[in-house]
Amino acid sequence: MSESEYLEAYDPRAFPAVAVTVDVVALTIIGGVLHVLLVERGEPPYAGRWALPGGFIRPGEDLDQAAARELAEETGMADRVHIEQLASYGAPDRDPRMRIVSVSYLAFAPDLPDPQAGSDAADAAWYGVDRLPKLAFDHEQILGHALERARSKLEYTPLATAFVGETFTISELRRVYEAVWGAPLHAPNFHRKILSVPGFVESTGETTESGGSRGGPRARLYRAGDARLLHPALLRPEREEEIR
Amino acid sequence: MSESEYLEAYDPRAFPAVAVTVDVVALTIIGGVLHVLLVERGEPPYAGRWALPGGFIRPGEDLDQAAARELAEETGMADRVHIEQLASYGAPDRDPRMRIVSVSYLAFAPDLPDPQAGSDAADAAWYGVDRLPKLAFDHEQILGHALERARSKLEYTPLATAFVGETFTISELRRVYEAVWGAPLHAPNFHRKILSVPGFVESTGETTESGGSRGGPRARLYRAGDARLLHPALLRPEREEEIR
DNA sequence: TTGAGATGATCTCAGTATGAGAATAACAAC
DNA sequence: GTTGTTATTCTCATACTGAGATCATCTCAA
Repeated sequence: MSESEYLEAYDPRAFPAVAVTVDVVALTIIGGVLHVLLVERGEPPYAGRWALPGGFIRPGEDLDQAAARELAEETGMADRVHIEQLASYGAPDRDPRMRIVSVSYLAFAPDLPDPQAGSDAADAAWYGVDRLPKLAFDHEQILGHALERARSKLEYTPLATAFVGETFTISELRRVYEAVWGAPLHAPNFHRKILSVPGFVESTGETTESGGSRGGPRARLYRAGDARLLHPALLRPEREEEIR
Repeated sequence: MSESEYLEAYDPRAFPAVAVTVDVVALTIIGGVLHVLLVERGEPPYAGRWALPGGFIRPGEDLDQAAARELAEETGMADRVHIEQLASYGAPDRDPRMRIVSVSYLAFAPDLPDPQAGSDAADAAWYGVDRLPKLAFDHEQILGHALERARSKLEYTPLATAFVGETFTISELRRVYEAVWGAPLHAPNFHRKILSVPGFVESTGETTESGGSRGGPRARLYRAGDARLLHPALLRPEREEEIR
């Protein structure tokens, strides 16, 4: 039997039926606090419960495209958003309807407008990661992994620049790290470090129009550099508990 | 409509039919060279072409379980094998049969016996990563991601100990790093570094029975410590090209 | 038996990176 | 003006890294 004959005779229903969804962990920083986008489910299962935005992949659509579409449906923004694949979850009973494998995505964006509830969602809102409601499905586990990944990526990639505007000050960048890592950083050392990592930021030659709202001199403005990896990396303050 | 009523009325066929497979990138070190396990496909599509071992997930089986099962079918070993999820691939046309989403896994093992060809494979063999045949599907892309992940994980986790036996010498550990990173390391500095990272290795108090085959004193033996993360990390020699 | 070569292990030294904090200057708000 | 805040630069002690010298121990072959 040739390859083409084989494919004609092939019966797709011979394989167990599985549905594939994408779920997006969209992060932004509001008021110095890391927030995640959640939607209130309008229909069973878990009707009324908050969950990560997501949905079934469509025929002819790649996984990345599906994730970008789901995110755009909730935020209205596809621009200036960094999105990357995270992990997949396929416990047999993770969805009461049927066998569903979920591919999770992580997205980062600068200060975003209020989210729009998508078609099958009752509501959508940004939640501070320290004030989360109980989530549907295994979404708490997914979110936990996503936060750890985000914290880790900040160490060795210039990802933090995805949370700020086109141009930014070193302090703005520092506040991103502080929000995601959840700990204050030593400002002078942070400043030295950022400027010493090749390709992380480049000076625009400009400064802010005025000092900060509570005083202080005008700050120099920078834009993202061309580095894809930070070397040497910015390491998080000690986390003894995670090592063993 | 209550949740239970909803679930009874639910029609799984309302969602697009997708099949989910797991593909395993199994790595080991043979003769100081990193090798990957490949199987020769016995049936279309890509009959006769080499591919990563893998297959469809079964009903009631978690993704991790499916990956471990596929690996065991080819190697006969489930013991002493580290396995972890890597990424998922779902381009609509990546398999000519139907829409297939593949969840890839990365596995590491010490020197393994010759592989067994599984049910639907014509043959199975270890290939040095520098002498690979042309692979089926998008498996070259998957393998590329897997190798990069493996190289990266060696930096900040004690993963290298999964490639050696229960007890090992510092030199054996160094040869793992050299094989995976594909570059020679400065032996004295490596030695100093391994012993200075808390929890990476612990001494057994023993030494090898004799010196190396080409001479040299007996080496001290160590076993894996209790660290889950290496701190500070072991960094790869400069890789300027990957930074920008 | 002996010498050559290989290997394990330790040490030195210079260069670089980090953590902690002092010091200086520019700004907002009162 | 005065006060408090913030951006930026410096200092200094400590830690980590790359490169290489040193030395003892072992295998192998002459």
